[in-house]
Amino acid sequence: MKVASLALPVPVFQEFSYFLPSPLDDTVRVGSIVEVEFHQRLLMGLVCALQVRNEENLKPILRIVPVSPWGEKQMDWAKRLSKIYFLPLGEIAQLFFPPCLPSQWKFLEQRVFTQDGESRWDIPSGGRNLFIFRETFRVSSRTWQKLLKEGLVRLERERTFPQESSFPEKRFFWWRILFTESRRQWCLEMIENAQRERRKILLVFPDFHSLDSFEAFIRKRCPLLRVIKYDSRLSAKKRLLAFRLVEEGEYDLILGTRLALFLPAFDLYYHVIFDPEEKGHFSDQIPRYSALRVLYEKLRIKGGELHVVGIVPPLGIAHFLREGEFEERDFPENNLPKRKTVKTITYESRKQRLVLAPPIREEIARVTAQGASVLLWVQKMGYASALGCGECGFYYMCPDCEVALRYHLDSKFLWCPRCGRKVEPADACPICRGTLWENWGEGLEKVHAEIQTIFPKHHTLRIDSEMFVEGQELLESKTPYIVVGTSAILREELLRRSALLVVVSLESWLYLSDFNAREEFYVKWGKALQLLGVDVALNTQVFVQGSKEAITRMGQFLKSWREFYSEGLEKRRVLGYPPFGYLLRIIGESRNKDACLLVLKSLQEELEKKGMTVIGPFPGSGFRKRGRWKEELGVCFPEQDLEAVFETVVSFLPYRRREGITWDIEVDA
DNA sequence: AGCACGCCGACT
DNA sequence: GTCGGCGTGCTC
Repeated sequence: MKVASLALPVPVFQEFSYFLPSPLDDTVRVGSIVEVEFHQRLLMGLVCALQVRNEENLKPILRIVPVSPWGEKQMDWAKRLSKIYFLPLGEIAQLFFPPCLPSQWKFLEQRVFTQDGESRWDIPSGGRNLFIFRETFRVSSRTWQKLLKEGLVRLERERTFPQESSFPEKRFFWWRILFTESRRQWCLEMIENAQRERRKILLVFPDFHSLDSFEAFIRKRCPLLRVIKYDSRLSAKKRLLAFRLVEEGEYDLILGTRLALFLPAFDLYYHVIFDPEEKGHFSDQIPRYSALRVLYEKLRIKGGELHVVGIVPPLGIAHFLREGEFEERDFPENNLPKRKTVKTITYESRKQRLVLAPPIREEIARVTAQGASVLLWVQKMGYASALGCGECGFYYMCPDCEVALRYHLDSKFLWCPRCGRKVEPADACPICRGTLWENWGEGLEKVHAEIQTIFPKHHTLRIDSEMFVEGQELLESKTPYIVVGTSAILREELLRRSALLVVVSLESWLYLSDFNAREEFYVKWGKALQLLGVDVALNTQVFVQGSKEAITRMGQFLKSWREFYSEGLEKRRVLGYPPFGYLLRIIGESRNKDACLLVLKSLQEELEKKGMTVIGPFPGSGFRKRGRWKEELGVCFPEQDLEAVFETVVSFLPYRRREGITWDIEVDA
């Protein structure tokens, strides 16, 4: 009996065996995608191994999914991603599977040919995939029947699918390109180049807005180019069409979001990713991954060129540039970043209860009076970081997460910034019955409210990450505006048209628990500094407001990236922290605290036996569901130990959920 | 994950 | 007396 070992998209570190029924046994090979029944449902799976043995009670493979089987390098790439992200191979493989549309598979399996002389449809002599044909020409079923009957078209079984190709060389580049118009110009040059070399390009964007505007530009400038756009907004059918067209090689350029990384583009040479630090390049749900890392791993295995385009290199790229793995490139730009003065200012005496120091208010008045706009950059959403009693010192805390609840004046509710729990504040203090409420810390709403009080006649705008900023709308409005917002305001259109940027509270960026917080702030800040005021005639200014202590640490953010990163990178090198090694957090969540600890302790022992440095177990930080406990273990290890750590961790936690414990593995690499 | 099975509260 | 909440267990 022929038996196949399958990687299935389930959160289990295990492969599953199915037998190959005789009609399939010589078509299925390692790398094929097949459909099977698994626990009362149908799943697609990747064939990882084939062998001949006798085993009872195996279910059969139902059919082959009509897509290209994976080659060796594709397999290596997926296996590598599975290792570095500590995810089951099946969950990685699922990213590469076509959208599930079994009703369409019968069309994917056939190819159309036209009789000589039939020119109504543009079908090459090699024929065309029937699914592509149906979707592009939308022939009604009646016409189709007629065509078949009259012998004007004929069908054949789809021939072998295209094979993967790879390139012997791999090159990595960092381009510092500030402005959209320069980036477009740069792309045109790259397209021209690629066309000459008969090579194909993938452009990866962090959000729909930049993707759409780029698409419009490219379609206008290069009308003959075969462009494929791919993102989550496409319907399943459109996605499958794009998938199949790419597989067939019927394209010159793919424009997409991170989902496009997983298209079966076997002949792709140029890979471009814009603004790699942007949130959109990271998947925040399982399987969690970073678009840049996925591309990097692909190139290491399959070769090609990777061009990273941004303004300030994030930590990982800075590391690669220092090590010489990435080459730094400059693109000549017509626009130049503007000279600007950066002023720091400490808070007014706390008695005044105003967020913005007087010099800042004066500057806002001066700038807006001259018709230019102002950006106020705030880190926290909501009104205040805490709400409490002015008499006894009580303040609201999340009963689950043990952090202060954030007060939203808009909705008159308290929200937990960790778990999203909603609490309605009482009229009087629940401890001392006092009615003198007090709030601490400045959020977006408070800053905006203050701006409205000080400048009642100005146009003001409040923007947080939830809202989509329509740049066009603002550009068309003639009046100056004052924008108060979170990092969502650091958009090119807004920055270029503003003459003043205010960092409202520097310490709120410095004291975040994330150990990359400083570096993340530097990248955002650097981008803002470069783009600010470019389209404004006025002198541009930046105000940074913060506590005395925070302001003394401001100097580092004015350094060049090489200087800024050098100290932090040296520290990380010594400790073996990312990007020099892997930092793993193994988090168990359970209603039984001891159950987690028991497993973590024995895992720790096992890892230590193998010579790894393990920290913990210690209580997990952050979000905790009602009545549940979190315990976590930290492991830091170099590249050469990845295999060993993976094997150990996986043997201890083969299931993401078992015996009342939910496991999560976070990887920083 | 997602689906079954099982064990307790509010309803025709 | 059943519908349906979710807490556990298992998947070739």
